[in-house]
Amino acid sequence: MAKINPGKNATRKDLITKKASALFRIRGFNAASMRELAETLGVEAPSLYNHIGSKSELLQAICLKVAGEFTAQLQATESTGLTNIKKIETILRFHIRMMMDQFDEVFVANHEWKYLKEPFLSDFLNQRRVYEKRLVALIGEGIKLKEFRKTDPYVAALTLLSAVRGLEFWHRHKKKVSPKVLEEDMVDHLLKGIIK
Amino acid sequence: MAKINPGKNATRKDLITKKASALFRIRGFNAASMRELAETLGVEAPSLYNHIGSKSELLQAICLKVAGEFTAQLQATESTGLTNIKKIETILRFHIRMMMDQFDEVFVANHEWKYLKEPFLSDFLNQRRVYEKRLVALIGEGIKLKEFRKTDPYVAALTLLSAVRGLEFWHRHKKKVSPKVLEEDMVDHLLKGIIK
DNA sequence: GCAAAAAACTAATTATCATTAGTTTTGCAA
DNA sequence: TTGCAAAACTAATGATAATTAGTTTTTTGC
Repeated sequence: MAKINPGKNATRKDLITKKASALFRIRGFNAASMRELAETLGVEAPSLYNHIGSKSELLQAICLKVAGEFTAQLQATESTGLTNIKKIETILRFHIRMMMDQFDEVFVANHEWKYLKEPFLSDFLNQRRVYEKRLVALIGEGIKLKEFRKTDPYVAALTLLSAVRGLEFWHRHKKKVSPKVLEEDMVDHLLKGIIK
Repeated sequence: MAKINPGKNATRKDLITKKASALFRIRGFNAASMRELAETLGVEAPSLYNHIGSKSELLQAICLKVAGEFTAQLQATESTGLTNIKKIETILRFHIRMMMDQFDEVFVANHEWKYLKEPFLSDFLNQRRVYEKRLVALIGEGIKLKEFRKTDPYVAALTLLSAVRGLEFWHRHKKKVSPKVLEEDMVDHLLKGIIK
């Protein structure tokens, strides 16, 4: 059988991880077999182990990469001098874009993280916890500065995060709504609900 | 070993299904073993088969019961003479209450439905599709009657559904926000963002 | 073209699980 | 108390899956 052909800049490991993202999303981590993953790459299952350490390692790579990107973007946004409204909008748009551009990876990070093994599970959950905390703080500050309506900042943060997460549904409705309309309408809907 | 003790009105099968809901939520359907389920009931795994047909059957019972309740409630709400705003509010509150009162079951229906076997998978997906369609129609009508701001009704429906679904997060934050505050703030947040 | 390294293959191992078969125990009704 | 049906138990089966070992093929750098 021919060797796995990596794209120009991607290693074989990168290619396997990419295919694993799609497979884990569709089948779920546990139900996805290494055999099926190998099949999408045109090789036999044991051949994968020349490139990766284990099935778990694939999940770790996917989840922690996604978590890292969200954390880094929040960090970057916080250190701008924007108003809190603009900061929230920036973050919202980033979430929406990530959902569009790295759908499989984000989906897997959202749904399959529970199958991570320690210490990666704790690492992931910790990053998520801190992320939420900082988002709540941002909203809390906006409320204090009277940029936002006065509501519970936890509920507001939860509502925002949930709504963008629900872009998963959008994947099924691709035909009906264009990415551009989606982004504008959703940002509009969510912000007008919170801005004073 | 002593027999499983069902509550006053519950059959043994009901009790098993209840425990399965919690286990499937925590472990995921595939990772949850019949052995572990049996353990939570204080019996050996094969004993369960005196009461149920299979592991799959448990998932079917959970998912289709939840789907049925949501469909029935939507039906009931549609046939009231309420304004579209009030209808949407009623539906939102029902989602929030279901999340609180039947958390495990709703969570499993939301996350593990993909492991349903045919024909139950098609049945479930069909119910969900129809539910979304009718919700979109309700919002569309509200827009036409100028009760709601003019946005894409698909995006609005998607945003609402996603936000209430995100009440899963709330389970982790129970200590910080009371159910009453949560319900009022979330309804307020979502409606004020959509009402003209 | 040739050697070395990369990456594929086949076959075997080990583990886990859902489920079935066959048997024993339990508890209620008479 | 006794008998029957419900519900438990133990032991076995069959399937699937991740991973390892050992070997062969393919690619690549010279």
